[in-house]
Amino acid sequence: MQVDLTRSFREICRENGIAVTHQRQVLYEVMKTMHGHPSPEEVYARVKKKVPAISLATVYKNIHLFVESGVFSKVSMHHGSLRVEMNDEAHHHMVCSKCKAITDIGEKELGLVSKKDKLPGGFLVERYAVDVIGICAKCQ
Amino acid sequence: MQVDLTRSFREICRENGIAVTHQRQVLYEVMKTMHGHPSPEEVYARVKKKVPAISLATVYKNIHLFVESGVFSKVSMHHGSLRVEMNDEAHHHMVCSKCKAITDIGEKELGLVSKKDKLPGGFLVERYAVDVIGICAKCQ
DNA sequence: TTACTAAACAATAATAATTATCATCTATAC
DNA sequence: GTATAGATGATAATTATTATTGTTTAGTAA
Repeated sequence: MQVDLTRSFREICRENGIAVTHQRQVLYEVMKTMHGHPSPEEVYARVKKKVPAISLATVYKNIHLFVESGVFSKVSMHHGSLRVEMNDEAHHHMVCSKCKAITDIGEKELGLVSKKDKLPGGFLVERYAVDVIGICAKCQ
Repeated sequence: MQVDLTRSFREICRENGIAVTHQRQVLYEVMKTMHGHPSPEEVYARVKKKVPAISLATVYKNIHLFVESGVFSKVSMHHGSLRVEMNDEAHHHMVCSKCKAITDIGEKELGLVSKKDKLPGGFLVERYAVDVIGICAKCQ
């Protein structure tokens, strides 16, 4: 399996024009084993155990690289910083994956269905917040 | 209308146990007129025109206060910092509004419908990312 | 292999976003 | 009006992220 992981990583790199470095490979393999939604710091802490000399900046750069290549993904497409909204109508968001612009879309125009109020794990639903990811008119 | 705004703001404050200060009132009124998804800095810039001595920290504190009281809302319920995920199955997220924990939920378990691929404004849909906001089992 | 070149790395400085601290000041309850 | 808890402004501190730079290394062609 070591071999399989290695090979698939080399393939991913070739497909995306990414150089295969030791740091990158360890980073990839460590991340593969992580579940949930770790922060760069958490990933860094784990990778550091295997490659003590690695720099946090390297972790950041390669996480970005993996995300851009579609190997892994970001949990949120939104701006990193706080944004408020005053729109009090029920609505959702269209997020442009190129320019990152966020536009409101009314609940009705979106037209989703469903409405369970209890989900697996005993999660009690308050509301749904939908991000429609795509390309805005300007960026097409 | 000045009067109406003022009165409704006093009511909101009374309902939420918030003291009515000049800064807060101006902040509220300015934010009411802002559309889109402004950052605290953008709000600060506008409020500063009316209350030049206001501090950015005051803007931050009161935005948080308004958000906690449900007067306005945050665009994203997620952590402020970058999070990655390695889960490559189609899934969405359950976000606990108390502890902010994010849990994955499979596309099928969630069971939403809809599937327009063109939305108002000529937005071209790539995919939907749903956040189910609610209370996790632990926090109930 | 060897040598070359572009890219990657580590260390760390710099920047951006947010929060904490603390000395006044003020709204509210009495 | 007065007391006091809470609010404010100035700014230091913290956290998250990005940029810079000198050094090392991967990829590649001879």
